[in-house]
Amino acid sequence: MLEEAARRELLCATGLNDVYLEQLFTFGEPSRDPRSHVVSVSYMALLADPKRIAKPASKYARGEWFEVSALPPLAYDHALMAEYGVKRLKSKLEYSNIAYNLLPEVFTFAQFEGLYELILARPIDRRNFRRRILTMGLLRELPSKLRGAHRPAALYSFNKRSLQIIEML
Amino acid sequence: MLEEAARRELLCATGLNDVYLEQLFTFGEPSRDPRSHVVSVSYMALLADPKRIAKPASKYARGEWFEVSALPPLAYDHALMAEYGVKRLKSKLEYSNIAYNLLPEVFTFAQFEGLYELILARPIDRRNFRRRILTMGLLRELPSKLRGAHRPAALYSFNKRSLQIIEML
DNA sequence: CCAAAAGTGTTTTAAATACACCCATGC
DNA sequence: GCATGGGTGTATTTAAAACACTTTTGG
Repeated sequence: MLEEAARRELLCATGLNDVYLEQLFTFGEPSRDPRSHVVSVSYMALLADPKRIAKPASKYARGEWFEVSALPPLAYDHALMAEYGVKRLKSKLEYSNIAYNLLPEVFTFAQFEGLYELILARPIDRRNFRRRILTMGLLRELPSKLRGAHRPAALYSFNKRSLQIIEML
Repeated sequence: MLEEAARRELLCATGLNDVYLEQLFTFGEPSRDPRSHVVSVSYMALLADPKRIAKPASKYARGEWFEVSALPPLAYDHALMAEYGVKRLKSKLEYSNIAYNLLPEVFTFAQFEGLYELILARPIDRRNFRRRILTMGLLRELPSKLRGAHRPAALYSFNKRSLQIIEML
């Protein structure tokens, strides 16, 4: 199975396990690898915590993190694949709860909003966004609060931590 | 190239040429073909006129038409592929001008609306729909009219006959 | 003049947008 | 008491939805 192969490969290369995985596109230009005709089925993985890739558990990890805005030169057409993934993520953010893969179990609304602003690469009006998301019932507020240097922030969780397709922006 | 292979195969099997083609999904379950492990990259083709598949030009055509609501039993996981294609078309209809592949150069608004109602499988309010589509500038009205048994209908064409992504419904 | 399909406007309702101040805490 | 980030409300604008009659033609 392709997805299982992708998971195996990901585990092997980065030590990552149990991540959201989504097939993106299959590339088959004969010229993409000058040596032989290779067909590649690309997948995108999402995870909330970059530290997971640096854990001691993954002794043989070769993964490294880059900002998508500052990728190093990639082999073959892999930059295309990355671009495709970002595009898919951006659009899926607008009609699903896919963000649950990119946040911890529990988070503040500021984190949630920050994620959207980061990925969509545009500022979002806090009040309007909050109203929309909360009336939509995407999140549930937890009784506890995050205590920190400033006013304590309400904590939230996703109502469902499985992919829900919902028109949301 | 995968898309070229799909076009070749389509031409060979149905005599169809110059159609819109879009990659859908790549299936790789080992069990999908009991004899050997086959990976299939599925594509969807769109064409306006079903008669194109029955033309004399395609002597060796083996294509046959079915309503998606009444497909015969298909080999392997091909029913899944068809379902996937319908899903993709439905959603793309709502945020692009992909419909230009499913209508002749010139058509009436009733045809246009009928296409949407058919694919989305729900009735659409004529007045609201018309207003939205026309103010959106998706179509351009032609000077001539279609004369028939009843009141002549205005004729329209798509402004652009290439895929445009536009939030439209 | 009748049947059939084409065409058109208004009112109501809901959603999106724009926008600025107060609150709670740690230091 | 001040710096910092968290939290909130209203008025305006825009878009969606609901809804039914008139027009034009051929026969």
